[in-house]
Amino acid sequence: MGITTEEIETVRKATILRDLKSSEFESVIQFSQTTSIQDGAFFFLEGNPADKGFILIEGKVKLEQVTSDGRQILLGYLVPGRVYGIIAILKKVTYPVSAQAVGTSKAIYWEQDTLNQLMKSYPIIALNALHIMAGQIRQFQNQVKDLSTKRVEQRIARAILRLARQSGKRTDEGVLIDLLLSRQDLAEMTGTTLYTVSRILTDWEKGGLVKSYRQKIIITYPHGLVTIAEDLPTQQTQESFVDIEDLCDL
Amino acid sequence: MGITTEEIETVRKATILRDLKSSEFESVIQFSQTTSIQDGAFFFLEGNPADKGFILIEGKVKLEQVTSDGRQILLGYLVPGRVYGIIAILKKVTYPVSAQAVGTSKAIYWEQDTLNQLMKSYPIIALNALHIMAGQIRQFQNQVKDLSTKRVEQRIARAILRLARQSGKRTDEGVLIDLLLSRQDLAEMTGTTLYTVSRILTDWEKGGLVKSYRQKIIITYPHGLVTIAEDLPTQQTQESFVDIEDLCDL
DNA sequence: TAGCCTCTTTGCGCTTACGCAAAGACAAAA
DNA sequence: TTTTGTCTTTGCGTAAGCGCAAAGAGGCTA
Repeated sequence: MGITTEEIETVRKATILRDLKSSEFESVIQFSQTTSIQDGAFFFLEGNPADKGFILIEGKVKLEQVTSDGRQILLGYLVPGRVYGIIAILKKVTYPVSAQAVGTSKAIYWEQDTLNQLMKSYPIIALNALHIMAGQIRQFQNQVKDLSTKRVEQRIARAILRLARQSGKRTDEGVLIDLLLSRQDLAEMTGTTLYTVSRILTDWEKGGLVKSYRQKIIITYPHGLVTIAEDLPTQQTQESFVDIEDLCDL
Repeated sequence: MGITTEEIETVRKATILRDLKSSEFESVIQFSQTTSIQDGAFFFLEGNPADKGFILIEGKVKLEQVTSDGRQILLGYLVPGRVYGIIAILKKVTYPVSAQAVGTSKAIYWEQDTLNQLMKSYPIIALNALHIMAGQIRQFQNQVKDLSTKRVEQRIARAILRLARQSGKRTDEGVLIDLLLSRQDLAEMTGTTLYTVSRILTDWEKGGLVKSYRQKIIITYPHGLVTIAEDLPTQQTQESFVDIEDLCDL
């Protein structure tokens, strides 16, 4: 299975390969393989030996865990260019999450041994891996902070803003999130139930903040969501701007 | 400020220095410095430039964050031998947490530049750092899972069992946790309020699971706590064993 | 177009946990 | 010993969110 020039561009931007010289990059690519899987299939499963590291080049990927009592939690969505399964650079560890395709998805990957070879040849890769992991730690710390201190409505607002930042598309109605994101998914991301998510979205829709459809959400008034996310006093004075820049990192 | 032979032993066991040869270890130690701070003082503050990496050699350390609305969350307790501020191996980043001494505490540390030099000389250190970060990621993922899916009582039980595993001391009454751990601290660790923690501890004490004092808890019936932590049906058939082995990883 | 499956909404009752307020308990200092 | 400060408990009212059940809506297939 090949890889197009355009896809190479996506890979080029991946954090794990940052600061490689062109020739080095070429060489790293030489050692990669690609895989394409269909909607709902898994790149890897939580608990399996971590033997491959991936970069997504097409489609979307959900990272999820299953709790002991069978419930799922959804740790995040990946978009093309993002690295996952990077833990595979370490020997004798297992994937801490499952990676499931949302829509047909394609990825480039390296086997563990290859990764270790490459890391030896190009130590910058190890450093990049450290950066990626540090970022993930920071992200999880924030999530813990949110879950510990924010109320459900805030958490949902923050999750939606995060998704919009990551993969929102500007339309004439507002910022569209089309990740096939169900109420259940949002509930699993924010530690609540699909009922509560549904009720809150309905409220927001009545307030003109969003339009919600089947597995799809359009943010019509981002600033309103930001207000909720940051727990600011509601100020109905502002005009309704549809501006993705409002979706700043909180 | 010096460092005793016994303290060297503690450092020797730190993950970040694992698999170094004796001579290498000696050399690494050569480049370290030590610092001793008193109860309540900070090794570093959240948001400060991360320029030093530490190994605790005496005392205890709390890792904490402050939320935008001024509330604190407590991410964990460190005991001697644990590494913290390891993020300092990366340039231009800030500490994501504050590290506060609980009781007079002593640590060995390296400056960022030194760390980077050492990592270059002994690449195993970078690999160890990756392992440490991977472990932290796993830990935070579990915490997110707990906060998302477990009820408060379960979370408190799990937190106490974790602390007991990490620094519990066997006494004739049971497993003692003496980290100067207030109800408030436990609340900040589990995303609840000091009132709720107090009520739950009182209930447990009535049920003979623990004895609770000022900033101190003794687990008298670990198995009972495990039952709560894992949400198993209560089974009052068992004898009361005081066995730290019951505090297995959940 | 009818049928089916999945996703979503909503009413309702109920549990959990919050959070104020005030009293009680403990430990160190005066 | 008394005082002071901090930590802890507990009563009480309340709010947030859960979760069942049932109905509604959207999209796909035959």
